Amino acid sequence: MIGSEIVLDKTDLSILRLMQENARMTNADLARELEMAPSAVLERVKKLEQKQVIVKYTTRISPVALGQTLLAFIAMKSSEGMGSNNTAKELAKIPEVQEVHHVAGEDCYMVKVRTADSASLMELMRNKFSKIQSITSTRTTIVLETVKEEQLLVIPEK
Amino acid sequence: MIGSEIVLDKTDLSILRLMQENARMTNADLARELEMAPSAVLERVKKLEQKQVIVKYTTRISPVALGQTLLAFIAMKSSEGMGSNNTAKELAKIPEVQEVHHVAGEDCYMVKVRTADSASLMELMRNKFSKIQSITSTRTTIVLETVKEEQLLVIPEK
DNA sequence: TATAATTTCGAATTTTCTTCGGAAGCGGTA
DNA sequence: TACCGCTTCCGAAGAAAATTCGAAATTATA
Repeated sequence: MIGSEIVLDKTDLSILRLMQENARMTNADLARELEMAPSAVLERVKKLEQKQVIVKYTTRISPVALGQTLLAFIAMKSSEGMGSNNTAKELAKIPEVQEVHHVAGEDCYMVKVRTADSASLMELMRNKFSKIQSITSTRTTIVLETVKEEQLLVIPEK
Repeated sequence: MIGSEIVLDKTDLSILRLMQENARMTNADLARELEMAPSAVLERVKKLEQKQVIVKYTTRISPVALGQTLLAFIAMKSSEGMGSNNTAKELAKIPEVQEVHHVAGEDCYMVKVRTADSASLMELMRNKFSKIQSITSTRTTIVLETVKEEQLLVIPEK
């Protein structure tokens, strides 16, 4: 067995759709919604977790409430060869770095960073980014206003 | 009262830290962790929801498992005046658009899009983006590999 | 310090979780 | 069709958790 495909049927997709919208929905409510026995639904959810279709249950917290008002995208160039992604791995270790993408085109990496304010971003760049030798240049774009920010997938009917 | 500040104490922050890591943690476990009565913890959680500190409980689903393998950032310019953000609102309505940020600098918006493949991105641009008249130009950057992608906030101890 | 407001607790009830044996459904095969 | 193996589903039952609420404790405020 090589590919071990993940097959998701209509019921699985419904579970994912509901859980994506509310991770704290009770298994009992899920069962009612799907018109199935709670035990059957539970088994499916466990399987989805096992198969890593469900990656994590998380709580979205208002950044403003925690005083994290600065969001920035940083386009980075790196001197490392194409085979390695050590630069990315180093960046990924930094908690304020929310996203690291290897992108096509001129810039090597697209990095998304969230901090309290511009001062803390500055600090982050001085103390952390500068330690990563392979970074040769950065171009920072500050976000003035976020209109939408979600990670919801479009889940097909079946 | 104008500002109606949101005050979060040490206990609130602990709750948020735990819930951010696992939204399906039971209230009982939460209470054990914090060494408090379940009823007291429950009341705090409800208050955090009310105050919109907790925005949503969500399930992170593997995009690959659902065949959503294409991720792209699109930098857009818009002809609308600075006061309005109708373009952004229109973009936000599109489910495949995960993020819309108004950014400083040359480009007006930074948009993050997730679709099945490049063909569906093309389709999206032809059918949806082109309908938004105010968009004057787009520059699309395709993600080759995502090393990190989370929305976890750095929550202070106290 | 007195008083008001908020937070916490504990107990009791309802609801949910979890487990497991067995039934039902679904291909594949002779 | 009859049989088999596999998966999924169900229902029941005990354990655990959620929820509610009155009272105590704590904290803030006058």
